[in-house]
Amino acid sequence: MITIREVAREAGVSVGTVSNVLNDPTIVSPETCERVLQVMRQLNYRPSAIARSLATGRTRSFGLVVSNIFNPFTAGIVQGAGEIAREAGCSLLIACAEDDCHDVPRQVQVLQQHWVDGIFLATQPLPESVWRELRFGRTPVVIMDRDQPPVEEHASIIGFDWFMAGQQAAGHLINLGHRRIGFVGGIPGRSSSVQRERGFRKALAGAGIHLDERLQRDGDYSTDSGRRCAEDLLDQPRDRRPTALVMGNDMMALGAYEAADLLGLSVPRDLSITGIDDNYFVTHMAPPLTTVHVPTRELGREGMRMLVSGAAGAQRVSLPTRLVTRQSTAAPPLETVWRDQSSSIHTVSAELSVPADAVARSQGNGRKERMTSKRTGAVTVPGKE
Amino acid sequence: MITIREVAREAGVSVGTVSNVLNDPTIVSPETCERVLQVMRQLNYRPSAIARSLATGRTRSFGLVVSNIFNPFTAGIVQGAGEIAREAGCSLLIACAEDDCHDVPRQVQVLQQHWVDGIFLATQPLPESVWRELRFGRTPVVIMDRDQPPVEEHASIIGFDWFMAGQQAAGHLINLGHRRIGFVGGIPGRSSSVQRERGFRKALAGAGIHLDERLQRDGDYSTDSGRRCAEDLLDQPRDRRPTALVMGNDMMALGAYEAADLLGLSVPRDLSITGIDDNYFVTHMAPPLTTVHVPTRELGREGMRMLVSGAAGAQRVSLPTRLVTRQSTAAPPLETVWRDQSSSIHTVSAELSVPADAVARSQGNGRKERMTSKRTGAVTVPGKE
DNA sequence: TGCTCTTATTGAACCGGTTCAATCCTTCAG
DNA sequence: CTGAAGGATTGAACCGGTTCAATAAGAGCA
Repeated sequence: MITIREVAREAGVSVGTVSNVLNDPTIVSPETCERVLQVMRQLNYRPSAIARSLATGRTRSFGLVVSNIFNPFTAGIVQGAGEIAREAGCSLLIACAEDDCHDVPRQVQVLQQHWVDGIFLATQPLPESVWRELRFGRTPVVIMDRDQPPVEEHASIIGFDWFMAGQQAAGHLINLGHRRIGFVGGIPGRSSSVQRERGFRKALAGAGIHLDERLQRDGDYSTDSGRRCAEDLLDQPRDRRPTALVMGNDMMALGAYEAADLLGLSVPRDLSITGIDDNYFVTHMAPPLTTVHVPTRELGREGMRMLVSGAAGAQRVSLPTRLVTRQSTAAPPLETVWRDQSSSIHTVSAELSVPADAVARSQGNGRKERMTSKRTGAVTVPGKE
Repeated sequence: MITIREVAREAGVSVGTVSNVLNDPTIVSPETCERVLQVMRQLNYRPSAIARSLATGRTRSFGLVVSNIFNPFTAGIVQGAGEIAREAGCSLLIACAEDDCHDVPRQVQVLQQHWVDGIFLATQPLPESVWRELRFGRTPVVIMDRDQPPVEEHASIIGFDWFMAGQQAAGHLINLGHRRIGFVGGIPGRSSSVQRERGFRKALAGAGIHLDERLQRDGDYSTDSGRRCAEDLLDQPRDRRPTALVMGNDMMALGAYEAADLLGLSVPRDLSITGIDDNYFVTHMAPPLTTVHVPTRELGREGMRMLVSGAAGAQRVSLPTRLVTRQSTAAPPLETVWRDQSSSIHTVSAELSVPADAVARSQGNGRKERMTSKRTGAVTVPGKE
């Protein structure tokens, strides 16, 4: 191991000068600088990040705590964070707490013992008991997707606009002409689930569609739960069956495909399906899934940017989502509505003939409360009889 | 920041004693030990990993260099390595070189500046030019899936038995009764691809099936290439079309599903398909994919075990793969063979009525060369006409 | 020549631990 | 009572950098 003293001796200068060459070459005379650099190259000298950290008190390294590296969601964040860290010449310590979130406080402690310059917490939602255990001291912190105002004053919060995600998925289906739209939410009570549902409701309300509670189910973000909930929603007489499903994430959308398959429904001819996440496998689903892209990589980048720039502190950032239209959504099957004369749904089918962009326009023009309440009666009351 | 000196002063002992309490409490008298521990708790003292590393020359941290964290393959390795590091109380520095493998030498250098106790290289195969740039010095190294004997004497190599993987996939199809089996390989020339193909050939030879070169294609491990190659293989008269496909990985198997769909072939009724990797999404494919499980997590664990135990050095470990049978494989469609009287393949169909386990047995009984050559003629010569 | 100002360089203290020879204190055998 | 042995404790040196007051060398000016 070559040290700075050996370089100094070999170059015939003091250690202070060598240190200056490393940190601020401008204050060293060009000749000396060149000579020192040459010796460094010759001896293959590599400054020790450890010693430097001890001396300066800063490590230029950051900690990233995640729950499950296997999750593509997590992978995106890790990638984005890694990119920014690399650009900034910093290193990233990744701590996998796996599914045991009670391990998180210990992981944070270990990172602090490594004197990380900041911590990025991108785990599953943590129970209150774990939060109370966490002591960040004066370490800057960025926390992902935490809804409550944090106790830690100098922590920044970064998250996704799940409200927008729900709104975009539902809005897209409404624009296509759907009126009976089912919704399968994620884990109830979790803020991200609640927001998705609120967005969904907002979109329906904005289009004047009365919300039918019987078309809502709570899943748990797993494929299995998606299949179960979707089966439950679809296994109904045709006039009550939803023509489209907003699934709370892509995995559950996968389950919805399975359910449709089981019931002999063709996607998107008989049933439109949307997801949320835009996982990498959705383009390979048959048909490719229309879903709401959630910019995980961008979240990783933004969160790490806050840390490296030293801007972390009581900020609150929410990243917008984006609808990605693929082949799992289409206009609802008109003929089934026409043929079904017994229900008064033909009033809806008249509406459906309005071009999709007109619907979008009426939706965009602020909320027209009168039309909304009028439509609400027409569309949903028959379903309740 | 509480230091060891403050603890010492507060407890009325010397720094040496405090240090001993941390490292080997047995050599400190119980009373002193207890008093020191109490002061530590009271002051919320956290020893600095940085200072300790500088003093000891060991960091108890390891570097893991990967190419693409998004890859489920990589994620498995990261997870496994993280588990072992955690168990050993070590920390893991993950360096993402992304797709630019020319960044790898720089990443390694950075890790070395952090005095990692060892480096785990789990990247894409690197070109020779990059290898030449790498200088590990005396850092212990474990390298994934490197086929050439490394220049670095003290580096260990860990990899998968890709030969076994190819053999297992083909063997399974043979046991089911398939004789016309297509093969879509990965990137040509890459050792892992070559081994897969060798395993495939070995299985065929072991069962006395003549290899038909026209049933082989080279893909590039992408879904698209899988679709193209599969389409190419399947778009043939029925008597030449393979009844089963061994795809070089799961992504390409996904492409094969698409190709089958396009050509109106039902999996597994008309066509059996196998993959390699056992990615997490394969259980959600329709039908769930029969594939060869590649224990990525175990590789991560084993590689990291070598490093933490200090056993890394000129070892060479190859991990076995394991066939996972799901619903994408079945016995070949007999009736198509029977109906097709013009070819002499009916001699094969007679064979097919032999129970699968009998086939397996005859395969296991060492190679009976006469039968083999006889079968070879019967099965494959007509195809060549 | 003597004085000041600027620029380049020096070297010791410091960061927070570990390590180990030296010292102190008991205990026990002779 | 003395000397040896052994356990507990001490404190200074050390790890490899950074930092900064002090110093040296040179330039400009009267």
